[in-house]
Amino acid sequence: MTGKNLVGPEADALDLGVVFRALADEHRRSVLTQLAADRNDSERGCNSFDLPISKQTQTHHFRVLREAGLVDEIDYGNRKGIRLRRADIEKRFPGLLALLEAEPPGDTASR
Amino acid sequence: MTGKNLVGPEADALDLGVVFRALADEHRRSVLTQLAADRNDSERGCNSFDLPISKQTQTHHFRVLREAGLVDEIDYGNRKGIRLRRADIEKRFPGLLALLEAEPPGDTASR
DNA sequence: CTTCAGGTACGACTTGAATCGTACCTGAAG
DNA sequence: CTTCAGGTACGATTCAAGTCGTACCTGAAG
Repeated sequence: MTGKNLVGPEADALDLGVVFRALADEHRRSVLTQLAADRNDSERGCNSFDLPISKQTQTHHFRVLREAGLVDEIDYGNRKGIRLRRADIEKRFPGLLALLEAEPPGDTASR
Repeated sequence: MTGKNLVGPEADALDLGVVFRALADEHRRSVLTQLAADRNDSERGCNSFDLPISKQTQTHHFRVLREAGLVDEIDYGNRKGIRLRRADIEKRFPGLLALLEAEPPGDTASR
């Protein structure tokens, strides 16, 4: 039942350019904002974000977030979990998550 | 001698998505990092950044930064000045500039 | 076993963004 | 006036990124 943790960059290897590019997309920013809103940083199902895009595209976005080092992905085979890497982000880019949390939730105007 | 101040968005109208997209580019991030490093926020010539790109492309990047609300552009006709909108940025996105200032200056690896 | 929902792989399409070439404008200095 | 450097306008090119269609895999539930 323990899923495999898909690999991402180390905490120190987080790159500001990569992170900004990851957060430039409205859908990815929405996911990260929702994750940041949960102060418990509990694992969350990847299908629980009801993004208005296809499954394949969602897979793509989650991969980008993971490769940017912003989230961990846990693979259970036929489903997947995601978890915010709050500590690593806060250590490398203090205050970044606060910017996201301060955003109005359902802001669909950003594009 | 007083140049015309080219228009950008109001302080409250700054959009996080637009800002992240603007800062996703290495050259624009370099410009903003250099501006943020000067605590006096003095006006600076647009040609003082020696970016490794053509004049036309620089014009493009400065426009993106202005339209994102990150800088003011002052048009003198045959030359141009640029100034960081530190107060507006800090008010709308507190801590954002600190993230840029914390970056290693000559980091050309981000792309 | 079969079915089914969640997810991935691969490829194709489309749009946006970065870049530059050519031509032109602007103000200052000869 | 002419020259010249800094900057813009417009168009073309190139490349990255977001998107989806088709096909396939995986584990859980009948």
